[in-house]
Amino acid sequence: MNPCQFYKFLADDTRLKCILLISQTTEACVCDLMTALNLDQPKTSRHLAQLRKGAILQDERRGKWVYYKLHPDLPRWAHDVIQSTAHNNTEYLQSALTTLNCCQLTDNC
Amino acid sequence: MNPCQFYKFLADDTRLKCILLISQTTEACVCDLMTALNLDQPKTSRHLAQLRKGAILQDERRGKWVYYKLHPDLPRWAHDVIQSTAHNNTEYLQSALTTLNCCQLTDNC
DNA sequence: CCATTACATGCGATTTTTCATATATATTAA
DNA sequence: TTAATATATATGAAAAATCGCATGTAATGG
Repeated sequence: MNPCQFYKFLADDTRLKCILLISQTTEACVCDLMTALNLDQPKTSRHLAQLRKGAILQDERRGKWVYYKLHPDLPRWAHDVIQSTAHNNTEYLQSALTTLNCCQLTDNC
Repeated sequence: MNPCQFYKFLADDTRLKCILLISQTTEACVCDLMTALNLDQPKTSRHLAQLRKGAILQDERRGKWVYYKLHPDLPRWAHDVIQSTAHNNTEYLQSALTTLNCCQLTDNC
């Protein structure tokens, strides 16, 4: 994984927030991410597809839903960068994370 | 410093290599970076200007030369990300770093 | 003052990225 | 099979980033 390539994936608000949200909740389905980030469906899906094709995220369909999690083959340094970014930028993530947690508890997407 | 903004600065080969090279050598002047990365002067200068305006780097003129170093106000997490990226991607940086070290020793830019 | 070296910037052209809209696919339930 | 829900993608337009080239500025040395 070329570090420049990696940072290109992080260099967009939608993608970065998806990555950080997923890193803080293990996994998330598309509809929960849409809700948490207040985005339309195609935009959410398109950015997730980029991250899937770049092997940043891995998808798994379960019934009607598709769940995304961090890709298991992500290099350790990249994983650490993501965790460190999430932990040191709580105000950037706060409201979306709160909404996502709420979504995931009530299971009504 | 918004993390998305920060990663936009890292999401370009020229800028990322400049940042990583500087992080591994404390400081570097424009002509040494040009040589190390085999780039033309305006391209090098323009990317360094972006990093200066974004407060990733700080410049200091000494005589005819302008030296760039990591900005002292860079948040700790951002600094750590840079260091970790440099240490875990040696093959990405190797040849440029070797050339830069050579430049800085012989002082002939 | 003039020439040279080191660096910065303006600007139009090109490339890359992102977006909105429409449409297609997959799964489930009736 | 039909309808509804969840997700993906195609496509052309719009926006943003990058580049090459020309030119401008700052410091030094003669």
